[in-house]
Amino acid sequence: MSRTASIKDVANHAGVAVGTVSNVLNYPDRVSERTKVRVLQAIDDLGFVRNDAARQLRAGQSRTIGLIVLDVGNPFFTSVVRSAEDAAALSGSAVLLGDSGHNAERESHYIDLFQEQRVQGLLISPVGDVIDRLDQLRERGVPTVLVDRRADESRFSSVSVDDDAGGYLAARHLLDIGRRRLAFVGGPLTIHQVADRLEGARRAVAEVPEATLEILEAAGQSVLAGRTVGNSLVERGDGGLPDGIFCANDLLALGVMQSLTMMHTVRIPEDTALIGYDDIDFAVSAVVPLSSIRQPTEALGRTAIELLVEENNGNVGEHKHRSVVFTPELVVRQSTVKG
Amino acid sequence: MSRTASIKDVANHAGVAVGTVSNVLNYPDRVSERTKVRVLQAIDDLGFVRNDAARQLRAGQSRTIGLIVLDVGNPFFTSVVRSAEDAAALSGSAVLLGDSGHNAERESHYIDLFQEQRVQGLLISPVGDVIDRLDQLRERGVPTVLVDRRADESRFSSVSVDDDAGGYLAARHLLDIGRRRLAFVGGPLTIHQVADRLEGARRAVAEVPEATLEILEAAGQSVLAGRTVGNSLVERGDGGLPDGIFCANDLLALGVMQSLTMMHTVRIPEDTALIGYDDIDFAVSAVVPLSSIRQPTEALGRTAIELLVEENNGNVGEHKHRSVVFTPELVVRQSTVKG
DNA sequence: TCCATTCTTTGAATCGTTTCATTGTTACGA
DNA sequence: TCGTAACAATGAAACGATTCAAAGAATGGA
Repeated sequence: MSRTASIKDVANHAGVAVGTVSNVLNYPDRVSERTKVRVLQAIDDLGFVRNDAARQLRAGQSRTIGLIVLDVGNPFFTSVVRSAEDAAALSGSAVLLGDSGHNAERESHYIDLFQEQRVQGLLISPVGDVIDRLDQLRERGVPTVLVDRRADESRFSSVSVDDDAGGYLAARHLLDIGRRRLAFVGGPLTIHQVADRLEGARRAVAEVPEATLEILEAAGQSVLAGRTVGNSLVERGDGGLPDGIFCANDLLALGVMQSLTMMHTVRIPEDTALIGYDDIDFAVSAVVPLSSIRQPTEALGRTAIELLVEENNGNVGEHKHRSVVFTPELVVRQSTVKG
Repeated sequence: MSRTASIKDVANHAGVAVGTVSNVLNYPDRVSERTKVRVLQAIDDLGFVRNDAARQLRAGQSRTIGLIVLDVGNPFFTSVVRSAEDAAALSGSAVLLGDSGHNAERESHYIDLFQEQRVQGLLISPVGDVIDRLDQLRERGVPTVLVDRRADESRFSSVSVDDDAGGYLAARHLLDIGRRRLAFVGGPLTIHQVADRLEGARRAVAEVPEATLEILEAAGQSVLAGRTVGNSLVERGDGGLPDGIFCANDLLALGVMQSLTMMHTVRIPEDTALIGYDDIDFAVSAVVPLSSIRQPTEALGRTAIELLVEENNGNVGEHKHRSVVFTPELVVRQSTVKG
């Protein structure tokens, strides 16, 4: 029946000028106690809620930050989203979340949307070939921070995790507990995360003269792909089995674990130690709790927002981008060290 | 260096009036081919992007829909979000996603935010005691559709899944394959979803005279809670074991499966058949692929948007809310029927 | 050629805020 | 009592789009 109340209605109802109402909302100190009470009462009476579009139009910028992730269902990103939201809230901003679902079209759609919304900035894990587009955005005053992807520092800030270090950490752990015949199980090496993790593992193995590293390519990133690799290992019999296995992610590791334990021919960790990557929720509740490499996702989200704020404080032309690289962390469980 | 171009800049650059530029964007048919080309060229030259705040201010309503879920990481909601986004895109709207994380404060924060944004409507899986608040919202022209929660039809539309039917379906399946001594494993019965699933199972069991249903209360909804229950079953030995187990969710079922298969004393499905609920990704890749009850999440998200559109088309005062209840679906795998 | 009709284009008004120069009020010391 | 400073309140202008009545241009028939 009645449209929502505007600041003008509030002003009339309270018997003050619109500017005064605005001051009550934005600079309460400039207003006398008496008027403030009256205005707040009027706001309550009318159920007034600020129209953000009008505020934003006048202010020239919104209080929202766009965040585009590859897959909200992925625990890695879920955690990044949470921490980004919390960090943004601290600086009075809200996060608009877009899920590209690894789809360049959806990604592009969200970039359009966020640009129309005049977001303060954009955090993005890019799918498609959008770097040039993001370059344009930056020139038009929308700073961008890349998430989980390193970038040319002359153009963008970024936050990422050092996959090479993670790979090193995993392999080093296997070596430290005395294993020497290691195997790496990983998806297509074209995925740079997988390649980097392998590289790190190689580095660790190279440090121990008598250690060897065998590479077992998996068909994908799934439990089933891991099981396939695991089955081929079981068929080798005792002699051919590696004594330490590093899987490029936890799903693969769980698949391998299923195969190895199913026939009760192989004991974990006695016959072979197993370590995964990502430390997903399931890792701790596997048949044999899985050692893994944990990524500092909370720090990623928080830092991404901080870098964005930094960019916003500088002037557009300035070259002051930063690439922050986090180091992952080893989580030891019974799949490598008997509890 | 230069602020982003406005429609005025485009008009100047193209040598036309602002109204004409607006027409090119919104009613291309009203504009001659020649001018249209010139304007589009100018838009391209200046990299003009529509300022949504201004459009929205004038239009009085935004083209966004607010969606507040309990946990984006939960596959159930992830899927609802996806389908809602797709359905919204069809009607030219975008979805603003908020994750309350089962936290009433965050939920309230998002309601505020979305109200300031003047969203077209709100889809929400409520955490806190927000029904009265949502009532207010509706009166102020923001229609609300409840997701995964039935509501008084005189006040709200809602979409949900019939948990009683799901429970019936699961138990009925166990009975259909000849099992008679059934057990229900479920978290706190205070959660209405759990209680309803149990109720449905009871209904199915009551239909078969010689069938019995034992209730095993689990400490939570996790794999570990399931394992605890599973271990207690293993200790019973062959005689006391139920020949059919229905778990109120897949995580519990996976935990039970781990316990039962670990010692190789119990064969699934020969000695006992096992069925879960939710059909999460892991169900298919369990050691023994898990039968489960699948919820029509895509339909939920899509329908929620449709109901919202319905509400928007009616007038505010009108009572035309609908509660749509979906029926879940049985997915049979090797944990109940030997492949 | 002229008039009527249809098609294009124009530009001022509007949406609901914030901003800020200006005006009004109060308090206090001289 | 007056002048001055500090404090409060005012209200018009601006943000950038859309809308729409009105003016202008083009077309075609007589």
